[in-house]
Amino acid sequence: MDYTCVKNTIQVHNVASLDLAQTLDCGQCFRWVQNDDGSFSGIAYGRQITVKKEGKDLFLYPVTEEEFHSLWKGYFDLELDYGVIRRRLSNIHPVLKEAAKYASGIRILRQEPFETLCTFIISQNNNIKRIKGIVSRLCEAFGKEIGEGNFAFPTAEAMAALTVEDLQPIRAGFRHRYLIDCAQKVHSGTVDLSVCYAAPYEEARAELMKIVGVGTKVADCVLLYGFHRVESFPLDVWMKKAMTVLFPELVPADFGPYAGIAQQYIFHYSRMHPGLFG
DNA sequence: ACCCAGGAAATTC
DNA sequence: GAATTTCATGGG
Repeated sequence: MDYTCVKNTIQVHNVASLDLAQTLDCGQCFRWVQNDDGSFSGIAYGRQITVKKEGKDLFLYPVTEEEFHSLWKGYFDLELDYGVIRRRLSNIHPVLKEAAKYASGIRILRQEPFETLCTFIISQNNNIKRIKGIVSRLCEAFGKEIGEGNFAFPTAEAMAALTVEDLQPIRAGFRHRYLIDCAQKVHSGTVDLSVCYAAPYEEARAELMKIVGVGTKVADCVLLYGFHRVESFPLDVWMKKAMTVLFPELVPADFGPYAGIAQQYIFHYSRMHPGLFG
């Protein structure tokens, strides 16, 4: 990876297959906002940064060189060759080839596991705009302040001490008790998130599904976006429609070891072409 | 008023 | 066991 570091800014050269708008606004994360100049500002792992694409180069600031290596290059998955994966996926099915081309700037982020768990618990029977609002209120109410008006995602420990009534201000409705159960089980170790990185897929999924409010779809999303299990293939309402209409002859297993990346291509392509489904 | 939103739990058949 | 209903909240 070729990059330069000047003061507090990292400039990564020739970043292929990364479109910030596609990646940060495709429904895998909920804490990034686009600025007037086209850059995006967001918070992850308790740090607030701005990222911008200029030509083929990616700028990140404020970021130290150490933080870039220990955190952000992994967060934006800069070491995985998406061009190779896209070509492999394109051979599976002509419609997947079309979707992969259309959504070619999407990358799978490495988000904080506990945050990913909470945000996808919140996502159930909900829409992306409202999810962002709930997550924002959750952080402001219970997260640690990191600089001016920016808040880290709350820790499991902090949330485990809360009651359903305490969560009322975030207005997540019936999901409040799910969030409390999640925080308590993660904090106590009843749910051991560390096993989810490498355990056999079904085992990792079962670990997450110990939490009330975490079913197959939420677990699959958390494994994909929080643990970088790129074989995961979450089936939400859009993907179920896409499988029926666009890939009637295929089953999820046909998408192979990078099914999760295929899933993002198909999800984005489908959402941007609702007419395909009547 | 009605319907839907990156679902899952609770209830009913 | 498989199908249906319910669960808060907000926007179209």
